[in-house]
Amino acid sequence: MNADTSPTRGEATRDALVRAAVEIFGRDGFDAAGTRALAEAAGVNQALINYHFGGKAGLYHAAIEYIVGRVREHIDPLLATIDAQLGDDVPAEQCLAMLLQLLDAFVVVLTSEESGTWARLILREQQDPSEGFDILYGSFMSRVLGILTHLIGRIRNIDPDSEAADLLGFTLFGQVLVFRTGRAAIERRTGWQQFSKREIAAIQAQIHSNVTAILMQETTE
Amino acid sequence: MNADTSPTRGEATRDALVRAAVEIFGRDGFDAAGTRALAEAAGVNQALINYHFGGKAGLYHAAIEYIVGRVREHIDPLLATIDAQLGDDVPAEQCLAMLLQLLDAFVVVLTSEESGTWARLILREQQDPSEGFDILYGSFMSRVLGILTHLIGRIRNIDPDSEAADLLGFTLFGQVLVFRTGRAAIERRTGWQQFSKREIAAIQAQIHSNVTAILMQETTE
DNA sequence: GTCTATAGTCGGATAGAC
DNA sequence: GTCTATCCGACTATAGAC
Repeated sequence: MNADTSPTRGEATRDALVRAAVEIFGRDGFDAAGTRALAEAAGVNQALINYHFGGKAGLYHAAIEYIVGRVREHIDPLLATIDAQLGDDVPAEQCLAMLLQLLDAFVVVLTSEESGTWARLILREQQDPSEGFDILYGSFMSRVLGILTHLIGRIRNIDPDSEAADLLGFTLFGQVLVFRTGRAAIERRTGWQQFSKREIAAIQAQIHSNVTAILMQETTE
Repeated sequence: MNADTSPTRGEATRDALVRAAVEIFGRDGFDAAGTRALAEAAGVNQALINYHFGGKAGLYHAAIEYIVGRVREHIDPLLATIDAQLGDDVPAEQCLAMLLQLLDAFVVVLTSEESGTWARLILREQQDPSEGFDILYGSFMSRVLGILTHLIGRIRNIDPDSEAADLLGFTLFGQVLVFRTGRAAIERRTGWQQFSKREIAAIQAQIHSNVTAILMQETTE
């Protein structure tokens, strides 16, 4: 209805609410987050949540889709590049390099301050899936897992749709994921105050070493 | 004050509340969990939360300590066995076997239905640590990480207190942890409805393969 | 130690002026 | 599209009978 390139007043309100919602819902969870806190964090009136999103649940839904957008912003270019290179017969070494590149990208994303905000929301959906999880899984999780197992299939010369490829994918990704899910314990153990370039590089080096060892070992059976 | 071996009526109430609290707090989080829901799930009167625990926060604290007890019940015997064997000069192969045994135990615990309940609570504390996290970390997390890095140090012949040992410990444990933290995505990808003996064995086999490959590779630098 | 009843606060949603 | 004011239900905690 509005063909202006400049955002209308209403759109600015919507945007402020969504950004605040990611923060507040991520920190407090859906039930514990209050509409008053959401509105205050966004700097808008409380009644506008209902006007723009039809209620608290509608705002939550919008927050999920915002997260999807941010995550895809980070990984879609990389996934597209990998997809493009997977058409031909690529040697295993190149597939491994792409896989490591993908995991490197996730190390950066998952250790970033920004991800701390929305990773909580995703983690909640993993433990107690709502309709929001359908969106998250369909939007990027399945795609990442698909690429991951595809690459693993090429490298290990196994069926990418097999259970073996899945389990390898989960365990490889788990090595990266733990730096977000277990962050508090990791900070205590290491004394790290934040994850700056040095720590990220050290993590990536460890992942490289592990993944190469796992995927390049001789097949025993 | 009460030297009876049989539980008094009050102790039964306390116990019912704590068990319900682990369930409800785990599912809903501290703020979203209501005292009415807690009392109803325990089958006791709402006012008894205040009488026995001084309030909702006191009950949460008791729930954390209950979880600590359950986790230690699972892992303490194993940790003690490993500790006992670590006194002498044990060969790397035996250390690897013990490490795999430890990870196997965590696969069982983290895929169990029971852990689904309290793992949520621990995950929340990891993302947003409260005083509860101090208890969790001090009670078993630091101990598990300590044993893990100790074993890794022996196997790879490196300092167990080094960053290298820590990073290895995190990534190895991450391979197990992902089956709890990413459970919803894993269920979708694999179609598994639950983790029964077959699935657990497959996961353990994959972990064995991965960990052996990681720790038994030749040192390159 | 357990109950009912209730005080006092805060939650989401809405009506209606502008 | 945004605001104030308000309804009504749910919350934690407590007082007091038993």
